[in-house]
Amino acid sequence: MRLTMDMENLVSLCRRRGFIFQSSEIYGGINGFWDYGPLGVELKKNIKDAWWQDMVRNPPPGPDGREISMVGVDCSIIMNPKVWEASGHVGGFSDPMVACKSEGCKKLFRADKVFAVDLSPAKPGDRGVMIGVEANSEAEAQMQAIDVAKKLKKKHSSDANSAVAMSLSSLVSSAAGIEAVPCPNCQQKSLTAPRAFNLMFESHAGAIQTDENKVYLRPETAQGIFANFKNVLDSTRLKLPFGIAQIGKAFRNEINPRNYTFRSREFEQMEIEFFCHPSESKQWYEFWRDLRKQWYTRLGIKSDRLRPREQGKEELAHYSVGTTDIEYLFPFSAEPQELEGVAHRGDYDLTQHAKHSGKDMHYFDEDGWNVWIQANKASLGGDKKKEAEAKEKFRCLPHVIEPSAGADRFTLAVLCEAYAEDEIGGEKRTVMRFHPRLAPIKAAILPLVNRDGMPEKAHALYRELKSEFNVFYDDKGAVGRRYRRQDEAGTPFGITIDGDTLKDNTVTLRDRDTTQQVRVPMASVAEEIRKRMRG
RNA sequence: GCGGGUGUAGCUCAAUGGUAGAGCACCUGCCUUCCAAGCAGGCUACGAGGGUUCGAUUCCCUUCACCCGCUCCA
Repeated sequence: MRLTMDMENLVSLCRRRGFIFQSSEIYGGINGFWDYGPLGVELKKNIKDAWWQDMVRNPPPGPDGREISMVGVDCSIIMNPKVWEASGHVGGFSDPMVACKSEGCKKLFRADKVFAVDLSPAKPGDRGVMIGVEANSEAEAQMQAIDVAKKLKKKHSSDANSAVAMSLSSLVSSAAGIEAVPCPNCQQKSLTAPRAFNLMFESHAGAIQTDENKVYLRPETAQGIFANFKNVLDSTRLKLPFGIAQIGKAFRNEINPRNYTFRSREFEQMEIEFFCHPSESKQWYEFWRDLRKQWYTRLGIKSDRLRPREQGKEELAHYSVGTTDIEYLFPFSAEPQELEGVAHRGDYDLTQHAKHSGKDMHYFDEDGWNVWIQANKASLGGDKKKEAEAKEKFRCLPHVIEPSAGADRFTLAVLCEAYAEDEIGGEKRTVMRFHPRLAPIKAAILPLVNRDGMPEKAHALYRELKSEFNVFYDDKGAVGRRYRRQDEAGTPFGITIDGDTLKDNTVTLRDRDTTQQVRVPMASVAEEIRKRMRG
């Protein structure tokens, strides 16, 4: 209950102060889409900039102490539809679903996980029974069917081995049809035919809609990176290992929007595909997993609400060797929710694109080859065949480590983490305790009163600072009120020009979290803000 | 996608089958020398569409959005 209240207060503040609005609100809104207002766009931009700076332009040294090679791309949202065949988004894992039509059930199942198990009578006089179950395999379905039958207290075969499990797809194509399959939940024979889920948003490239020009809005930014793997390699002189990063919008049609901006149909990803030699993939996986967790902590997620969680084997996508979800315990949920997944994807993606495009995606280790051939040239004796064989050893299909972060999800986590209520001199206060680096406004410039030359001094300082920082000038009303307004916007510093400023050119610098003030010379305000933003 | 709940001003909440009201916030002025002070004035609302009715914010239907649960999902 308490948690929900916190969330409501936060949502209210985000709207009131211009962090987040519902999309198309004047028309009643639209489910699953959100707009960032003036403060929100600054916050999110600071987050994306911090990510780009810390991951692409200035990543820390790698596990071996050497510099990491990182570059970026910015790919189109609409790509050749074959990309999505290769990735598996078309046809592959857009699993058909079946729903139960009976009143009071209405459950939804993945069609490939529904089985009908025929339990034949154990002895004459018993009735055979058909049981619907949800299971991962036919064997598992048989075992489950026995249990279900027992619970239903129906006469059934006691011999599990006599049970025959049939997949839903085999029944649908048979004469019996879907009508023969009992619902795994209520056992009524009232399932709908399997329906494909609309995983991706569809559109058409060109003025006329035909099946030939159907295109999709990308459901992830990753595939643009894989599709450009050869281009990047050929245009940059990069050598393995290296990473390609991208920030961009992605769209998913099948999800059910929920929990404010957390689950939206349009969202922004910050993704890295890090390519490395298969033999080094494990250490790079661990490196990125740890680095990414530290990044969140460094940007102010200091509470124990941040939790990395290694995915269990049964959760893993079929191609993934290992995946760690970095999760945050949002106020709206009892369970931590995923901010980022760091996945070891093996060579799955490059293999898929090599297969579907017909292009070779192998990497050739020229450095290693040059060293080897120098040392072994003599022993080869000019044998071209042997040389070609040796060369093969320096070719590999790189493995991929994918740290994939949600920009909107992290923005929401930052908002949740920052939200605080406290008391200043007996007065209640709402304050957003953003890390100074992420705060939408870095400092407020405030003349204490509007006379005696204070506005002029304040405005001059404002002009100076705004060339470097997003600062806000406010001369309206009592200074205490202005401080509180900035507290709600999460502005870390308040700079006030008072009577003393006129005499000695010093100003007061107020800390948002403690409300403590120190006097600093006007000339060193910029450096002071710079220093505190790093801290 | 299914079931339940909610919808009045920027926010919190009233009232009403017959001109919708308050507090806070916001804006303008005056006054103000450090944490939402005071005075005067001002702006702003019945989610949308349809029906019943002389008249609907109120009753009915549809729809949209949000919240909770299931399902799905990054």
